[in-house]
Amino acid sequence: MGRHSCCYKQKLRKGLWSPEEDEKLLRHITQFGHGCWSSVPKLAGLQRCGKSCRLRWLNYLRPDLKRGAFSEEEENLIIELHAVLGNRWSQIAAQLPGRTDNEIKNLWNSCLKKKLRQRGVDPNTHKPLSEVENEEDKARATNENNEKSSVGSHEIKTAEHPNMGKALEESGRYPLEVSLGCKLNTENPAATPAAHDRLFRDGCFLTTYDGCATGNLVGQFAFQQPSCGLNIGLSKKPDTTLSFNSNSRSSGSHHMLSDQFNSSVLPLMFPFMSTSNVSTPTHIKHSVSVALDTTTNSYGGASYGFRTLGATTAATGCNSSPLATSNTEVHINSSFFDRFSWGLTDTEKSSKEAQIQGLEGNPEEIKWSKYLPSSSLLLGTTTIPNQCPEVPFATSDDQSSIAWHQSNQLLNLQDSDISSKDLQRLAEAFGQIF
DNA sequence: AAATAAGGCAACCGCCGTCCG
DNA sequence: GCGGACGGCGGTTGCCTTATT
Repeated sequence: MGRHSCCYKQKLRKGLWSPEEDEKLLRHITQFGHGCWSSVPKLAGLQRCGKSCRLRWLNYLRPDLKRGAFSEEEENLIIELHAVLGNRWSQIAAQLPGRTDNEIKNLWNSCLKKKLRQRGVDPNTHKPLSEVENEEDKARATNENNEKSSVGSHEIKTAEHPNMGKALEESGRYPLEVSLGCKLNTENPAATPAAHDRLFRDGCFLTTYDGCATGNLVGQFAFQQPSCGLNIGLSKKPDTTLSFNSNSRSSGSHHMLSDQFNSSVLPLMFPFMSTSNVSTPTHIKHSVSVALDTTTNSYGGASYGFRTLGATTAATGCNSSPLATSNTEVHINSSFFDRFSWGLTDTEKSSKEAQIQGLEGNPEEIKWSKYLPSSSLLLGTTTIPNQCPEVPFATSDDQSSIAWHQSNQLLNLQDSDISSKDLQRLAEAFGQIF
Protein backbone atom coordinates (compact mmCIF):
# COMPACT_ATOMS: atom_id res chain seq x y z
CA MET A 1 0.00 0.00 0.00
CA GLY A 2 1.01 3.55 0.02
CA ARG A 3 1.64 6.27 -2.39
CA HIS A 4 1.87 5.80 -6.06
CA SER A 5 5.44 5.04 -7.00
CA CYS A 6 5.48 7.76 -9.61
CA CYS A 7 5.07 10.33 -6.87
CA TYR A 8 8.64 9.68 -5.86
CA LYS A 9 10.10 9.88 -9.30
CA GLN A 10 12.01 12.97 -10.18
CA LYS A 11 12.28 14.90 -13.40
CA LEU A 12 8.57 14.59 -14.05
CA ARG A 13 6.77 17.64 -15.25
CA LYS A 14 3.99 19.09 -13.16
CA GLY A 15 1.52 21.84 -13.66
CA LEU A 16 -0.40 22.82 -16.71
CA TRP A 17 -0.18 20.74 -19.83
CA SER A 18 1.30 22.26 -22.94
CA PRO A 19 -0.40 21.80 -26.32
CA GLU A 20 2.51 19.62 -27.38
CA GLU A 21 1.99 17.31 -24.43
CA ASP A 22 -1.70 17.18 -25.13
CA GLU A 23 -1.02 16.25 -28.70
CA LYS A 24 1.37 13.47 -27.72
CA LEU A 25 -1.04 12.00 -25.25
CA LEU A 26 -4.00 12.29 -27.58
CA ARG A 27 -2.12 10.71 -30.43
CA HIS A 28 -0.89 7.86 -28.30
CA ILE A 29 -4.24 7.01 -26.78
CA THR A 30 -6.23 7.29 -29.98
CA GLN A 31 -3.70 5.02 -31.62
CA PHE A 32 -3.02 2.45 -28.91
CA GLY A 33 -5.49 3.08 -26.15
CA HIS A 34 -4.30 3.83 -22.68
CA GLY A 35 -3.80 0.29 -21.43
CA CYS A 36 -1.80 0.53 -18.27
CA TRP A 37 -1.62 4.19 -17.37
CA SER A 38 1.75 3.87 -15.74
CA SER A 39 3.23 2.88 -19.08
CA VAL A 40 1.50 5.60 -21.05
CA PRO A 41 3.94 8.46 -20.37
CA LYS A 42 6.90 6.38 -21.42
CA LEU A 43 5.24 5.09 -24.56
CA ALA A 44 3.87 8.51 -25.43
CA GLY A 45 7.16 10.26 -24.75
CA LEU A 46 5.90 12.37 -21.91
CA GLN A 47 7.68 13.48 -18.78
CA ARG A 48 4.56 12.97 -16.71
CA CYS A 49 3.38 10.33 -14.31
CA GLY A 50 0.68 7.93 -15.41
CA LYS A 51 -1.73 9.41 -12.99
CA SER A 52 -1.31 12.82 -14.46
CA CYS A 53 -1.85 11.41 -17.96
CA ARG A 54 -4.97 9.64 -16.89
CA LEU A 55 -6.37 12.79 -15.31
CA ARG A 56 -5.56 14.87 -18.34
CA TRP A 57 -7.26 12.39 -20.62
CA LEU A 58 -10.34 11.97 -18.49
CA ASN A 59 -10.85 15.61 -17.70
CA TYR A 60 -9.78 17.29 -20.87
CA LEU A 61 -8.76 15.23 -23.86
CA ARG A 62 -11.23 12.44 -24.25
CA PRO A 63 -13.47 13.09 -27.22
CA ASP A 64 -16.84 12.54 -25.59
CA LEU A 65 -16.50 15.51 -23.30
CA LYS A 66 -19.12 18.17 -23.52
CA ARG A 67 -17.70 21.64 -23.67
CA GLY A 68 -19.21 24.89 -22.59
CA ALA A 69 -21.33 26.12 -19.77
CA PHE A 70 -23.69 23.94 -17.84
CA SER A 71 -27.32 24.24 -18.80
CA GLU A 72 -29.96 25.01 -16.22
CA GLU A 73 -31.23 21.46 -16.53
CA GLU A 74 -27.79 20.11 -15.80
CA GLU A 75 -27.40 22.38 -12.82
CA ASN A 76 -30.74 21.34 -11.41
CA LEU A 77 -29.92 17.71 -11.92
CA ILE A 78 -26.63 18.16 -10.10
CA ILE A 79 -28.41 19.78 -7.20
CA GLU A 80 -30.92 17.00 -7.01
CA LEU A 81 -28.30 14.33 -7.25
CA HIS A 82 -26.20 16.05 -4.66
CA ALA A 83 -29.13 15.99 -2.30
CA VAL A 84 -29.09 12.23 -2.57
CA LEU A 85 -25.49 11.37 -3.16
CA GLY A 86 -23.64 14.13 -1.42
CA ASN A 87 -20.13 14.83 -2.61
CA ARG A 88 -19.84 11.68 -4.63
CA TRP A 89 -18.88 13.58 -7.71
CA SER A 90 -18.01 10.64 -9.85
CA GLN A 91 -21.43 9.16 -9.34
CA ILE A 92 -23.07 12.47 -10.04
CA ALA A 93 -20.96 12.84 -13.15
CA ALA A 94 -22.12 9.45 -14.33
CA GLN A 95 -25.56 10.97 -14.71
CA LEU A 96 -24.35 13.84 -16.83
CA PRO A 97 -22.91 12.55 -20.08
CA GLY A 98 -19.87 14.45 -21.20
CA ARG A 99 -19.25 16.06 -17.84
CA THR A 100 -16.43 15.14 -15.52
CA ASP A 101 -16.49 14.78 -11.79
CA ASN A 102 -13.89 17.48 -11.49
CA GLU A 103 -15.96 19.85 -13.56
CA ILE A 104 -19.05 19.19 -11.50
CA LYS A 105 -17.13 19.53 -8.27
CA ASN A 106 -15.78 22.88 -9.38
CA LEU A 107 -19.20 24.04 -10.47
CA TRP A 108 -20.64 23.03 -7.16
CA ASN A 109 -17.99 24.74 -5.09
CA SER A 110 -17.83 27.90 -7.08
CA CYS A 111 -21.37 28.42 -8.22
CA LEU A 112 -24.12 26.09 -7.11
CA LYS A 113 -23.44 26.40 -3.40
CA LYS A 114 -23.83 30.11 -3.73
CA LYS A 115 -27.00 29.79 -5.74
CA LEU A 116 -28.54 27.51 -3.16
CA ARG A 117 -27.73 29.88 -0.36
CA GLN A 118 -29.29 32.72 -2.31
CA ARG A 119 -32.42 30.62 -2.58
CA GLY A 120 -32.39 30.08 1.15
CA VAL A 121 -31.26 26.49 1.00
CA ASP A 122 -28.36 25.08 2.90
CA PRO A 123 -26.10 23.42 0.31
CA ASN A 124 -24.88 20.79 2.72
CA THR A 125 -28.18 19.57 4.03
CA HIS A 126 -30.50 20.86 1.31
CA LYS A 127 -32.75 22.06 4.05
CA PRO A 128 -34.01 25.62 4.32
CA LEU A 129 -31.35 27.77 5.86
CA SER A 130 -33.70 28.95 8.58
CA GLU A 131 -34.27 25.41 9.70
CA VAL A 132 -30.61 24.59 9.66
CA GLU A 133 -29.85 27.65 11.71
CA ASN A 134 -32.53 26.69 14.19
CA GLU A 135 -31.07 23.23 14.48
CA GLU A 136 -27.64 24.65 14.97
CA ASP A 137 -28.96 26.94 17.68
CA LYS A 138 -30.65 24.02 19.36
CA ALA A 139 -27.54 21.92 19.11
CA ARG A 140 -25.52 24.73 20.57
CA ALA A 141 -27.98 25.15 23.38
CA THR A 142 -27.96 21.43 24.03
CA ASN A 143 -24.22 21.35 24.09
CA GLU A 144 -24.11 24.25 26.45
CA ASN A 145 -26.59 22.60 28.74
CA ASN A 146 -24.66 19.40 28.64
CA GLU A 147 -21.47 21.16 29.42
CA LYS A 148 -23.10 22.96 32.29
CA SER A 149 -24.43 19.80 33.80
CA SER A 150 -21.30 17.87 32.95
CA VAL A 151 -23.53 15.08 31.84
CA GLY A 152 -23.92 13.89 28.30
CA SER A 153 -27.27 13.96 26.60
CA HIS A 154 -27.42 10.22 26.65
CA GLU A 155 -27.09 10.19 30.37
CA ILE A 156 -29.68 12.88 30.81
CA LYS A 157 -32.19 10.95 28.79
CA THR A 158 -31.36 7.83 30.64
CA ALA A 159 -31.94 9.57 33.88
CA GLU A 160 -35.28 10.78 32.67
CA HIS A 161 -36.27 7.39 31.45
CA PRO A 162 -35.07 4.58 33.64
CA ASN A 163 -35.59 1.93 31.00
CA MET A 164 -33.65 3.71 28.39
CA GLY A 165 -30.21 2.92 29.62
CA LYS A 166 -31.04 -0.72 29.59
CA ALA A 167 -32.61 -0.41 26.20
CA LEU A 168 -29.57 1.23 24.75
CA GLU A 169 -27.26 -1.18 26.38
CA GLU A 170 -29.10 -4.24 25.26
CA SER A 171 -30.07 -3.15 21.81
CA GLY A 172 -26.79 -1.52 21.02
CA ARG A 173 -28.69 1.19 19.23
CA TYR A 174 -30.30 4.45 19.79
CA PRO A 175 -33.95 4.15 20.43
CA LEU A 176 -36.54 4.40 17.79
CA GLU A 177 -37.88 7.85 17.53
CA VAL A 178 -41.36 8.34 16.28
CA SER A 179 -42.11 11.88 15.45
CA LEU A 180 -45.57 13.16 15.01
CA GLY A 181 -46.10 16.70 14.01
CA CYS A 182 -49.72 16.91 14.58
CA LYS A 183 -51.67 19.76 13.24
CA LEU A 184 -51.95 23.32 12.46
CA ASN A 185 -55.11 24.33 14.10
CA THR A 186 -55.67 27.60 12.38
CA GLU A 187 -58.43 28.60 14.70
CA ASN A 188 -56.69 27.64 17.85
CA PRO A 189 -52.94 27.65 17.40
CA ALA A 190 -52.48 26.97 21.06
CA ALA A 191 -53.89 23.53 20.51
CA THR A 192 -50.86 22.61 18.49
CA PRO A 193 -48.60 20.52 20.63
CA ALA A 194 -45.44 21.95 21.96
CA ALA A 195 -42.43 21.53 19.80
CA HIS A 196 -40.44 18.47 20.52
CA ASP A 197 -42.57 17.25 23.29
CA ARG A 198 -40.59 14.12 23.68
CA LEU A 199 -41.69 11.17 25.64
CA PHE A 200 -39.92 7.97 26.10
CA ARG A 201 -41.14 4.59 26.99
CA ASP A 202 -39.71 1.17 26.71
CA GLY A 203 -37.01 1.83 24.24
CA CYS A 204 -38.92 4.10 21.94
CA PHE A 205 -39.38 7.77 21.61
CA LEU A 206 -42.49 9.50 20.67
CA THR A 207 -41.68 12.99 19.70
CA THR A 208 -44.35 15.43 18.83
CA TYR A 209 -43.36 18.62 17.29
CA ASP A 210 -45.01 21.46 15.68
CA GLY A 211 -44.30 20.89 12.08
CA CYS A 212 -46.48 23.76 11.18
CA ALA A 213 -44.38 26.60 12.32
CA THR A 214 -43.58 27.52 8.79
CA GLY A 215 -47.22 27.86 7.96
CA ASN A 216 -46.71 25.67 4.95
CA LEU A 217 -47.74 22.49 6.59
CA VAL A 218 -50.80 21.29 8.27
CA GLY A 219 -49.01 18.32 9.63
CA GLN A 220 -45.94 16.26 9.62
CA PHE A 221 -45.31 12.73 10.41
CA ALA A 222 -42.04 10.97 10.61
CA PHE A 223 -40.37 7.87 11.82
CA GLN A 224 -36.83 8.14 12.77
CA GLN A 225 -34.08 5.88 13.77
CA PRO A 226 -31.29 8.29 14.46
CA SER A 227 -28.53 5.73 14.55
CA CYS A 228 -28.67 5.20 10.83
CA GLY A 229 -30.25 8.43 9.76
CA LEU A 230 -33.36 6.68 8.62
CA ASN A 231 -36.28 8.94 8.82
CA ILE A 232 -39.42 8.57 6.85
CA GLY A 233 -42.16 11.01 6.86
CA LEU A 234 -44.62 13.07 5.01
CA SER A 235 -46.25 16.37 5.31
CA LYS A 236 -49.56 17.73 4.45
CA LYS A 237 -50.14 21.17 3.08
CA PRO A 238 -53.10 23.43 3.13
CA ASP A 239 -54.01 22.70 -0.46
CA THR A 240 -54.68 19.13 0.72
CA THR A 241 -52.22 17.59 -1.68
CA LEU A 242 -49.56 15.47 -0.13
CA SER A 243 -46.09 16.73 -0.27
CA PHE A 244 -42.70 15.36 0.37
CA ASN A 245 -40.51 18.32 0.82
CA SER A 246 -36.82 18.05 1.10
CA ASN A 247 -36.68 18.76 4.76
CA SER A 248 -39.52 16.66 5.96
CA ARG A 249 -37.56 13.47 6.12
CA SER A 250 -39.88 12.26 3.53
CA SER A 251 -39.64 9.37 1.28
CA GLY A 252 -41.53 7.09 -0.90
CA SER A 253 -44.64 7.24 -2.84
CA HIS A 254 -48.28 6.63 -2.54
CA HIS A 255 -47.69 2.98 -3.04
CA MET A 256 -45.02 2.91 -0.47
CA LEU A 257 -47.22 4.57 2.02
CA SER A 258 -50.41 2.75 1.47
CA ASP A 259 -49.23 -0.62 0.29
CA GLN A 260 -45.74 -1.06 1.51
CA PHE A 261 -45.95 0.65 4.80
CA ASN A 262 -47.53 -2.32 6.37
CA SER A 263 -46.89 -4.64 9.21
CA SER A 264 -44.12 -6.43 7.40
CA VAL A 265 -42.12 -3.31 6.78
CA LEU A 266 -41.85 -1.62 10.11
CA PRO A 267 -39.94 -4.41 11.81
CA LEU A 268 -37.52 -4.22 8.93
CA MET A 269 -37.23 -0.53 9.33
CA PHE A 270 -36.63 -0.68 13.00
CA PRO A 271 -35.19 -4.09 13.61
CA PHE A 272 -34.01 -3.35 17.08
CA MET A 273 -37.58 -3.17 18.18
CA SER A 274 -38.11 -6.81 17.53
CA THR A 275 -34.68 -7.98 18.43
CA SER A 276 -33.70 -6.16 21.54
CA ASN A 277 -34.35 -7.57 24.90
CA VAL A 278 -36.22 -4.58 26.09
CA SER A 279 -39.89 -4.82 26.47
CA THR A 280 -40.52 -4.53 22.81
CA PRO A 281 -43.38 -6.29 21.19
CA THR A 282 -43.03 -9.63 19.62
CA HIS A 283 -45.62 -8.59 17.11
CA ILE A 284 -45.62 -5.07 15.93
CA LYS A 285 -48.73 -3.59 14.60
CA HIS A 286 -48.67 -0.21 13.10
CA SER A 287 -51.26 2.20 14.03
CA VAL A 288 -51.11 5.84 13.59
CA SER A 289 -54.24 7.22 12.19
CA VAL A 290 -54.97 10.81 11.62
CA ALA A 291 -58.28 12.08 10.53
CA LEU A 292 -57.98 14.99 8.22
CA ASP A 293 -60.51 17.70 8.48
CA THR A 294 -60.38 19.13 5.02
CA THR A 295 -62.74 21.93 5.83
CA THR A 296 -60.44 23.49 8.37
CA ASN A 297 -57.19 22.30 6.91
CA SER A 298 -56.34 20.67 10.12
CA TYR A 299 -56.29 17.22 11.46
CA GLY A 300 -59.45 16.45 13.25
CA GLY A 301 -57.45 14.42 15.63
CA ALA A 302 -54.52 12.17 15.80
CA SER A 303 -54.52 8.67 17.07
CA TYR A 304 -51.21 7.32 17.82
CA GLY A 305 -49.46 5.45 20.43
CA PHE A 306 -47.89 2.31 21.59
CA ARG A 307 -50.35 -0.21 22.63
CA THR A 308 -50.71 -3.64 23.93
CA LEU A 309 -51.36 -6.23 21.34
CA GLY A 310 -55.03 -6.61 20.93
CA ALA A 311 -55.95 -3.76 23.19
CA THR A 312 -55.73 -0.37 21.65
CA THR A 313 -54.92 2.24 24.17
CA ALA A 314 -53.66 4.85 21.82
CA ALA A 315 -54.57 8.30 22.83
CA THR A 316 -56.55 10.54 20.62
CA GLY A 317 -55.83 14.13 20.09
CA CYS A 318 -52.73 16.06 19.54
CA ASN A 319 -51.98 17.42 22.90
CA SER A 320 -52.45 14.46 25.10
CA SER A 321 -49.83 12.10 26.31
CA PRO A 322 -50.23 9.21 24.01
CA LEU A 323 -47.76 7.14 25.86
CA ALA A 324 -49.85 6.94 28.91
CA THR A 325 -50.28 3.39 27.85
CA SER A 326 -48.88 0.43 29.53
CA ASN A 327 -47.15 -1.56 26.90
CA THR A 328 -45.13 -1.06 23.87
CA GLU A 329 -46.53 -1.65 20.55
CA VAL A 330 -46.03 0.83 17.85
CA HIS A 331 -49.34 0.91 16.21
CA ILE A 332 -49.34 2.45 12.82
CA ASN A 333 -52.34 1.82 10.77
CA SER A 334 -52.25 2.16 7.04
CA SER A 335 -55.61 3.81 7.30
CA PHE A 336 -53.63 6.81 8.32
CA PHE A 337 -52.53 7.14 4.79
CA ASP A 338 -55.93 6.50 3.37
CA ARG A 339 -57.42 9.48 5.06
CA PHE A 340 -55.78 11.89 2.73
CA SER A 341 -56.86 13.05 -0.63
CA TRP A 342 -53.57 12.18 -2.12
CA GLY A 343 -53.90 13.55 -5.58
CA LEU A 344 -51.13 11.35 -6.78
CA THR A 345 -50.52 9.77 -10.10
CA ASP A 346 -49.04 6.46 -10.97
CA THR A 347 -48.07 7.28 -14.46
CA GLU A 348 -46.30 10.55 -14.28
CA LYS A 349 -42.61 9.98 -14.39
CA SER A 350 -40.09 12.67 -14.87
CA SER A 351 -37.18 12.23 -17.15
CA LYS A 352 -34.89 12.66 -14.21
CA GLU A 353 -36.52 9.89 -12.36
CA ALA A 354 -36.24 7.79 -15.45
CA GLN A 355 -32.57 8.59 -15.50
CA ILE A 356 -32.20 7.66 -11.91
CA GLN A 357 -34.06 4.46 -12.40
CA GLY A 358 -32.02 3.79 -15.44
CA LEU A 359 -28.89 3.93 -13.45
CA GLU A 360 -30.21 1.37 -11.06
CA GLY A 361 -30.09 -1.13 -13.81
CA ASN A 362 -26.44 -0.68 -14.41
CA PRO A 363 -24.48 -1.50 -11.32
CA GLU A 364 -21.23 -1.57 -13.17
CA GLU A 365 -21.46 2.06 -14.04
CA ILE A 366 -23.42 3.38 -11.15
CA LYS A 367 -21.93 2.13 -8.02
CA TRP A 368 -24.41 3.54 -5.64
CA SER A 369 -27.04 1.41 -7.25
CA LYS A 370 -25.50 -1.43 -5.34
CA TYR A 371 -27.16 0.05 -2.35
CA LEU A 372 -30.53 -0.29 -3.92
CA PRO A 373 -32.64 -3.28 -3.14
CA SER A 374 -33.84 -5.82 -5.56
CA SER A 375 -36.64 -6.88 -3.32
CA SER A 376 -40.25 -6.14 -3.78
CA LEU A 377 -39.85 -3.28 -1.41
CA LEU A 378 -38.31 -1.31 -4.19
CA LEU A 379 -40.98 0.84 -5.63
CA GLY A 380 -40.31 4.01 -7.44
CA THR A 381 -43.09 3.74 -9.93
CA THR A 382 -45.11 6.56 -8.55
CA THR A 383 -44.26 10.18 -8.43
CA ILE A 384 -45.68 12.98 -6.49
CA PRO A 385 -46.16 16.44 -7.87
CA ASN A 386 -43.55 18.81 -6.71
CA GLN A 387 -44.91 20.65 -3.74
CA CYS A 388 -41.70 21.82 -2.31
CA PRO A 389 -41.61 25.56 -1.97
CA GLU A 390 -38.33 25.53 -0.15
CA VAL A 391 -36.53 23.99 -3.08
CA PRO A 392 -38.46 25.19 -6.06
CA PHE A 393 -36.15 23.71 -8.60
CA ALA A 394 -36.00 20.29 -7.07
CA THR A 395 -38.48 17.59 -7.76
CA SER A 396 -39.11 16.13 -4.42
CA ASP A 397 -40.58 13.05 -5.95
CA ASP A 398 -37.24 12.05 -7.35
CA GLN A 399 -35.50 12.64 -4.13
CA SER A 400 -38.06 10.91 -2.08
CA SER A 401 -38.07 7.99 -4.40
CA ILE A 402 -34.36 7.60 -4.07
CA ALA A 403 -34.55 8.09 -0.37
CA TRP A 404 -37.03 5.36 -0.07
CA HIS A 405 -34.97 3.05 -2.19
CA GLN A 406 -31.99 3.75 -0.11
CA SER A 407 -33.82 3.42 3.12
CA ASN A 408 -35.08 0.06 2.09
CA GLN A 409 -31.67 -1.02 1.13
CA LEU A 410 -30.38 0.32 4.34
CA LEU A 411 -32.72 -1.95 6.10
CA ASN A 412 -31.77 -4.84 3.96
CA LEU A 413 -28.18 -4.23 4.82
CA GLN A 414 -28.66 -5.47 8.29
CA ASP A 415 -27.46 -8.88 7.31
CA SER A 416 -25.32 -8.01 4.40
CA ASP A 417 -21.62 -7.74 4.24
CA ILE A 418 -21.61 -4.12 3.31
CA SER A 419 -19.07 -2.19 5.29
CA SER A 420 -19.76 0.21 8.05
CA LYS A 421 -18.31 2.87 5.84
CA ASP A 422 -20.94 2.14 3.24
CA LEU A 423 -23.57 2.45 5.88
CA GLN A 424 -22.08 5.65 7.05
CA ARG A 425 -22.10 6.97 3.55
CA LEU A 426 -25.69 6.02 3.15
CA ALA A 427 -26.55 7.66 6.37
CA GLU A 428 -24.72 10.72 5.19
CA ALA A 429 -26.71 10.64 2.03
CA PHE A 430 -29.83 10.54 4.10
CA GLY A 431 -28.60 13.37 6.18
CA GLN A 432 -28.16 15.41 3.11
CA ILE A 433 -31.48 14.73 1.60
CA PHE A 434 -33.28 15.22 4.87
C1' DA B 1 -3.64 52.61 -14.73
C1' DA B 2 -2.35 49.94 -10.85
C1' DA B 3 -3.44 47.15 -6.96
C1' DT B 4 -6.28 44.03 -4.87
C1' DA B 5 -10.04 40.75 -4.40
C1' DA B 6 -12.90 37.32 -6.14
C1' DG B 7 -14.05 33.72 -9.23
C1' DG B 8 -13.11 29.83 -12.10
C1' DC B 9 -10.65 26.07 -13.23
C1' DA B 10 -6.95 22.58 -13.90
C1' DA B 11 -4.08 19.85 -11.58
C1' DC B 12 -2.10 17.79 -7.56
C1' DC B 13 -2.24 15.23 -3.15
C1' DG B 14 -3.21 11.61 -0.35
C1' DC B 15 -6.12 8.02 0.88
C1' DC B 16 -8.56 3.82 -0.19
C1' DG B 17 -9.83 -0.54 -2.44
C1' DT B 18 -8.60 -4.00 -5.69
C1' DC B 19 -5.61 -6.82 -8.23
C1' DC B 20 -1.91 -9.78 -8.67
C1' DG B 21 2.58 -11.93 -7.99
C1' DG C 1 -1.65 -13.92 3.69
C1' DC C 2 1.35 -10.15 2.45
C1' DG C 3 2.69 -6.23 0.11
C1' DG C 4 3.55 -3.53 -4.05
C1' DA C 5 1.35 -1.54 -8.14
C1' DC C 6 -2.34 0.60 -9.82
C1' DG C 7 -6.85 2.92 -10.60
C1' DG C 8 -10.19 5.75 -8.64
C1' DC C 9 -11.95 9.27 -5.82
C1' DG C 10 -12.67 13.53 -3.07
C1' DG C 11 -10.39 17.39 -1.01
C1' DT C 12 -7.32 20.96 -1.69
C1' DT C 13 -4.11 24.03 -3.85
C1' DG C 14 -2.52 27.35 -6.79
C1' DC C 15 -2.57 29.67 -11.13
C1' DC C 16 -4.94 32.55 -14.38
C1' DT C 17 -8.61 35.65 -15.53
C1' DT C 18 -11.97 38.97 -14.48
C1' DA C 19 -14.09 42.36 -11.53
C1' DT C 20 -13.72 45.96 -8.32
C1' DT C 21 -11.63 49.73 -5.89
